[in-house]
Amino acid sequence: MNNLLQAQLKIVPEMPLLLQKRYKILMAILLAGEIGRRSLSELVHLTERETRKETDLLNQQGLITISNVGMKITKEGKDVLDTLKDVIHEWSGLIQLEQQLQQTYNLTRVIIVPGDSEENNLAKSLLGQVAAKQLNCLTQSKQIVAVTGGGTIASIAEYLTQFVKQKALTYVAARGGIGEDVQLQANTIAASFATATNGLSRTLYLPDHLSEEAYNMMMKEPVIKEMLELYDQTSVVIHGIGDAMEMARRRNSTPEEIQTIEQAGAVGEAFGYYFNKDGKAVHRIRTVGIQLKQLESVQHLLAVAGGSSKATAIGSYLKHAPPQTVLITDEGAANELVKQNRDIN
Amino acid sequence: MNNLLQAQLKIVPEMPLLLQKRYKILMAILLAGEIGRRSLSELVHLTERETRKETDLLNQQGLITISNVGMKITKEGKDVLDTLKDVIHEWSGLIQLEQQLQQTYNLTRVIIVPGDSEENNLAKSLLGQVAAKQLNCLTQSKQIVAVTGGGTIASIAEYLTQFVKQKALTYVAARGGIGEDVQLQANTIAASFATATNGLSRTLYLPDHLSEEAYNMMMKEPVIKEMLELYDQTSVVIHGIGDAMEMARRRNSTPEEIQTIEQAGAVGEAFGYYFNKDGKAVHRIRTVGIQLKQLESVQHLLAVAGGSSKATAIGSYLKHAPPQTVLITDEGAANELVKQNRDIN
DNA sequence: GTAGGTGGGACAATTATTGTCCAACTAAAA
DNA sequence: TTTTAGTTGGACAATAATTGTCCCACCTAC
Repeated sequence: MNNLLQAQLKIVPEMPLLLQKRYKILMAILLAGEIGRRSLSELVHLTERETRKETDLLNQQGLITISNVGMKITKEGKDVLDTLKDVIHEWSGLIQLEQQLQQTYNLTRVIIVPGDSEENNLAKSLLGQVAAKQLNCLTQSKQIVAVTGGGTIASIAEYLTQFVKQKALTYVAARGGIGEDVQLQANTIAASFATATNGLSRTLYLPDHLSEEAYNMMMKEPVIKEMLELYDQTSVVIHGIGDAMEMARRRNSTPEEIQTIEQAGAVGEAFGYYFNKDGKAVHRIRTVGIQLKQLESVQHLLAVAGGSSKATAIGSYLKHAPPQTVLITDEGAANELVKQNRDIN
Repeated sequence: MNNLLQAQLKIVPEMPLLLQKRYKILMAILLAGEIGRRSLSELVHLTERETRKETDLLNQQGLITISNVGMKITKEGKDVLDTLKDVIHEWSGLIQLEQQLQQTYNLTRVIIVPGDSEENNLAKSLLGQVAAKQLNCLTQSKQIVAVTGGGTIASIAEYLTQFVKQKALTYVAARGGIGEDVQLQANTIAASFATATNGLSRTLYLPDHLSEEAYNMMMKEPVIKEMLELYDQTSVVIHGIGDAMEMARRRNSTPEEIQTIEQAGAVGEAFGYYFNKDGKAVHRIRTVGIQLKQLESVQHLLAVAGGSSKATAIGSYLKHAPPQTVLITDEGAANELVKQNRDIN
């Protein structure tokens, strides 16, 4: 049957273009719920005219309805989207990209969503959806899931209710508070995941930038020790990957620390560790959290990060990422990753 | 998987058009072997410019090669054609048409090839190919196959070698000579079928338009009787369906006979029988041949006829055709048939 | 040779597409 | 109630693509 698709591709080579364009539009309408022509065209990066042409067609095909308050997807449109998902994936060459990355970095699996989450809200939503689905696949009931902070991870929450079956999971923050926006902190996210799935959460608030002395003291506290033991029982870790400099800034690091990080050649960040371009951890935030060594014995690692500008950071972390890692990223980052690898060789 | 095709159709509704156009061109190139742009465009009923656009694309896709002596299909092109065959069939709505006709006339099966064999040599070729394939499916070794005359049936011969496995079949003429062009006589065709498949043939030459007396006399002849017994042992009958008036003219019937036929309201002809629009046999040629009653006990009947102008004739025969009939026709005739049926109701 | 075919180049005429308005309307906010 | 911010669908000139139709150089079989 795969043959059939290839034959179609051969004889109607313009089809993937059309298909992807309309798929994107339809998906945007689905995600937006109800949206007008102009907002839509901005969302999918098409001119108003072209959007109009395509939506007229989709309307005529009964995949969307157009009223004077905007456009909505129909039941049939949803069905079509769902059926087409895999074909889109295959035709856009994403599957090949996935395999390539999976081999390059020796990962368990790579999932790439179409688009670039930097320019396109669509890709961002997809990233969240896919991550939620994947989390559902990887967990069994009553397991412990560790989550880190960051916008990408935070955005997963809204899809959890839909995609994660009730399993009485416990979400623990993979790190204590790290002086960012509350909404993006691991603690907040763990709590929101728990709310979304009717699960439990364990959070861990600790001030950032403790003196070494104070840090060592805290480590001996029973509450903290108990938390650290939870990390050993963690089945799944779901984490983002950040750009080193951006993270440092976002964390209000001192100028000295920023300089240290910069001089160490750090480009990527994950779990509070900073990695240089060879994937070596060159610095870490002094706060309570899961340790790199602990990661190695965790059953599943879900790395979620997208956007072409994050490619360097993602690449740096993946260099030495545990092989049980599943990477969920977007087309933009994936393309950039292979480009960078090609330039090196 | 059928779902997937339907979803594609919904979201890229212009695809069947493109697909069918290119399929037709590719098929034409395959059948023609080596052909130039202008001859091709005439063959597929497209303007020279459009043909050119499409062949350029097919060339670019590696499905055909273009040289200064003409265009040829490539191995890949053949593969694509083969893979696409079923989709074309499905998307052009032919399958639905087939089912409709099969139910209307209570037949075993209906196979419709795309196009109209009246305007298009392609459809004619396909008709022959499909008939040959079907003959192969329906026969077992050493069986007896009765064949009638006519251009459509004659054209099957050239595909027999390719599609019919050697089975030591015996081909018998379903009727004695009926005063047409030798090339279109049942005898000649039976012989050519035998040659093409390394089989045997039994022919039966008798003058047309015998007096009743002479006819009855002949019927008692041992040679003739033996032949008639062969009809009882026949496993498959492959026959055409003709327009009544046209057949009468082609057979050089006397003006009186033509008038008789016309007054009887005959519209269709098969096996030397003339049928009126209700499917009743209203006249028959007085020549030796298989009897209508004998048809009923034959295992398989293969009716092959196409062209929109033949629809009335085909319909008239099918009205009372034995239920074990398999009809092979073309889009033109099939569409016309359902149109006529609709008009009646 | 030459007659009848081939593909590819060229180009004006026509047709479709595109970008960009605006008017009429609606629903919710003020 | 009026305002505001959104919606669609109509309109239309500018632009781009498509189309029909030649011609030319070339090849091949007779």
